[in-house]
Amino acid sequence: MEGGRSLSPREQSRCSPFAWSQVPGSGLSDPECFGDEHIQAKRARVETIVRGMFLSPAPLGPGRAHAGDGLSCPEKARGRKRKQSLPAQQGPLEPGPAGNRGGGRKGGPRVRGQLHLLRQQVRHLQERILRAVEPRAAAPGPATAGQRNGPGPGPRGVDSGHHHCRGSVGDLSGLEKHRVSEVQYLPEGPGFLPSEAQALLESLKKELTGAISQAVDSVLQKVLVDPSGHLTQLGGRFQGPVPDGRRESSPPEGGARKDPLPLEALPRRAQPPAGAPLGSLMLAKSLDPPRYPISPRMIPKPYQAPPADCPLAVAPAHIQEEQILGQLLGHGPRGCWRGSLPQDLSARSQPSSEVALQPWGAARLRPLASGQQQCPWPFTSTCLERLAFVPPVKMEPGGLQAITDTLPFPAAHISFSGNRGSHLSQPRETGTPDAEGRLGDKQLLGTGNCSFSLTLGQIQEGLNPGHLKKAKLMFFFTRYPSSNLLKAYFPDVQFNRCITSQMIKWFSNFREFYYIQMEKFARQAISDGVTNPKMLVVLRDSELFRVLNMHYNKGNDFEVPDCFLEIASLTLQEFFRAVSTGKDADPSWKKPIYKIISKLDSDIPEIFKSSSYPQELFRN
DNA sequence: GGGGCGCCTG
DNA sequence: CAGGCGCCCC
Repeated sequence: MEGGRSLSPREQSRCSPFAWSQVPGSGLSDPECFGDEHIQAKRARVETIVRGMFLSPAPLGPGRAHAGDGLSCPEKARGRKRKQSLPAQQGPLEPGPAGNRGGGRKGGPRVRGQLHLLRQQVRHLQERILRAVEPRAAAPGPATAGQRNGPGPGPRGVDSGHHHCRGSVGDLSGLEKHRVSEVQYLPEGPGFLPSEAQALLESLKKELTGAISQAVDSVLQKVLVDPSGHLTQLGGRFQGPVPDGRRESSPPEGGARKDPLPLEALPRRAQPPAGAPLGSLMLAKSLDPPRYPISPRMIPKPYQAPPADCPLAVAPAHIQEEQILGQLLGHGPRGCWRGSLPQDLSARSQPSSEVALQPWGAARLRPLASGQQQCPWPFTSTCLERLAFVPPVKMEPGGLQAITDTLPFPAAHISFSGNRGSHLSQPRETGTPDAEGRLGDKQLLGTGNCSFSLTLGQIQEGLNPGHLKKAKLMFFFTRYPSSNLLKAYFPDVQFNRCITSQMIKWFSNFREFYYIQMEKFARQAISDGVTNPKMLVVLRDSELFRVLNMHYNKGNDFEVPDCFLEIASLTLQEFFRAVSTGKDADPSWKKPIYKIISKLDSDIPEIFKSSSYPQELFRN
């Protein structure tokens, strides 16, 4: 960063890369380069004096002077000297500011460098002043012409070099001696002081001021330009004030890498919906105990973001991205609702149904517009969620699309071999012995098992983990898929009776789990005193959601569609009503509920028809 | 009887 | 998840 080139680097290079302490005069101005040892002597003396000044609280910006210099500790003079030698290494500091890469850590060195430079300035100024004053106090020496090293651009004595190296302000030990003898030389031409001193002081002031402002600027710039670094820095320094919890797990998270709105930390998430009665909190809150329950990985997830107008929070670019992704996933405006929704639901058995249904019919995508005001649904946060959720489905330009369109049965088996995450046994031999009867065409594989690896190289007869995963995700849209639908969405599967059964069975199992959870939470709500089913809403941060998500979307690599939340909410409410009204006494009390739910399947995004879809998820 | 679904069990 | 089984519907 050029910023680094501020005054400091220049100064340094200009006066002496060796060490500012080398030549006291150096700092004054270029021309101020003394040439002979006398100067050294004078310098030494001045330094001693300066030291004295530092020791006293008064003089020139002492605060600054000893701020980091440690000059305040005489005892450390020696050590300091060593330290002072470091300044020479400040050279490296230059790259520091320039580099500016790392946010956090960078700040330290950089600021330090600035301070150091400031200190130099101060010292130089002090020396100047001293020099200007000393003559009077001290005996105006003989002032040999030769000694005059006035402002003239005297070449630096070669020897001086070596001296200077240790002649740092701090190096007082040996200097003391010289001083006595040097005093005499010290005074430059008497006439030098008054006028020139003034000028020098002036220029020094300017320089100093400039340096300070530059330092401030650069620091500020750094801070502003690199907010992250800033935060880190502050965080490290003022741990106390740092917000709190929320960050707990984020650090290890490797940085809520996904957290696109770091500054949103505060409003973590929707506060209890304004008018939301306790009921809704039941599931949305109370039931979702710790913020970061079992799966801390959920923290960084977008739903953390307050449901409040995501549009405002999301950068335009993001919005676009969101839209694109949304389309890719077929989440278009039409959402997942099927045209023929629950109109008829109002006619279902449950008497209290109208409560929950009324809204559904009204608005498909935003069902609860009216009746649910008390329980604002998190729809608004959808975009955010989608953003981070929809795994960077890296849709290479032609990639997925092309595959979907052109290859009816992509060579899914190729990548499926990976078996990501799922525990589904390999191309399982789930074959039901009895089914072997007619494996029909593929009987070549002999066994009576239903499933079997590849056949034509692209169509897989068996079901693999990828298929299971996909099926689970599909469950978010459809709880009761028909075999035809399944066939349509698993183009790479060679369906036969057995395979179909297996897949049907999968969904049956999915439902089982789903309903069990619903019942469980419904009962819990009842025991918790909830009386109004409308208060039961499944939000993304509710425990119920977490459980379901963990089951169907373990990797959390898919964005659960809102429609699923809606269905879940409805299901929950239905269970709640049934149980609360004692209908569960009837052995088949769940059937009515099943019936209702079975009518609420949504359209599945087209992209699911791609046999490579799940893999896309996995790959990312 | 085939196809599904739900429940129970392992 | 998968098996097994009973039940229902077409």
